[in-house]
Amino acid sequence: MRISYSLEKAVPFLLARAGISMGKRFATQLLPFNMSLIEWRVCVSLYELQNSTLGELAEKTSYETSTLSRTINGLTKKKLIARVQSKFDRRSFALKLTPKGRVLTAKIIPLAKEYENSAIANFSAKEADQLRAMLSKVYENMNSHSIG
Amino acid sequence: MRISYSLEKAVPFLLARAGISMGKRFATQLLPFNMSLIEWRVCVSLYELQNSTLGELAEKTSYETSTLSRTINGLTKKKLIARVQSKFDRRSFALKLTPKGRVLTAKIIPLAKEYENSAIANFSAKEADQLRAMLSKVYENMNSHSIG
DNA sequence: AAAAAACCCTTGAAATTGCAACGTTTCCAT
DNA sequence: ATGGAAACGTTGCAATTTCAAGGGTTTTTT
Repeated sequence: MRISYSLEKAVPFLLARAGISMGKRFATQLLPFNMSLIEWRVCVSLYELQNSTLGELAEKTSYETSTLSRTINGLTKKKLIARVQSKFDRRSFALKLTPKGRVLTAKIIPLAKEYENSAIANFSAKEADQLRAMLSKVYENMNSHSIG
Repeated sequence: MRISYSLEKAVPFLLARAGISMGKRFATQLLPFNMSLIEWRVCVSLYELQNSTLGELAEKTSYETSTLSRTINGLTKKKLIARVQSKFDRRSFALKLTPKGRVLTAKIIPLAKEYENSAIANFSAKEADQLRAMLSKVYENMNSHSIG
């Protein structure tokens, strides 16, 4: 019997496809604000939790620290966030939104919510929460199970 | 009242995080076979449906044609797939796995299945199918709904 | 039948991203 | 206390991916 495999039913593929598609689409929404997707994620992370370090941000957003480091440079140049040297650990900085950055982030949040709603159109609230839970679970499985 | 937003509950973020995490992990699985993730997806697509054109492959895999064009170059050099000029339309090629490519793909398929199972560990079969359906739905929503 | 438009694929250049190495600072075991 | 290991962030380099433009072919329009 011939072995079979359907890409369209493979979770890794479905996940990547949906994720990339959403990312691209939302990125165009951010264009008028002169903001990239990664910049948005950094800003909204800091919006919820001030004074994160680069490492914490990396863990939270799943981006590499090297990528974030450059992103932070850009956001700093735009005066949207600021680096504040930590007094306890001279290797690291606390990151904060500037007032300007906070205003801009707050302005985009409703748009992001609206956007998310369009992505999960026709989902009941319960289904949407199931989806979120499943996605988190998949992520956890990836980072805990040994595979092989 | 202060506007709030939690990245960890945002579907676009959860999707991207899980997708990227899975992709990276599976890519390391493919390393011993000297194959990249995109190469794998091309091969398994052709495994299921021979004679696809580049454009069809782009639609199926959600990669850009330019990206795929270079990928096809690489796979052709490795003698895993072959371009066959179409007689009906001299602009396009039909893509096929070579016997060698077919054998290699068939060899990796069980690994891919095993890998997928580890990602959805602790999911019932029903839950897994729900997840697949939801992911497809999200993708469709992205590409049909106009977004404000 | 000729011109215009649309289509298929490739290519060049730029942007994005990841990996590895580095300098500095802190932690820990001896 | 001190030397080695680990952690924080930055930078250089390479690989990947995209965007825009182009060459050649087919289809549509007039």
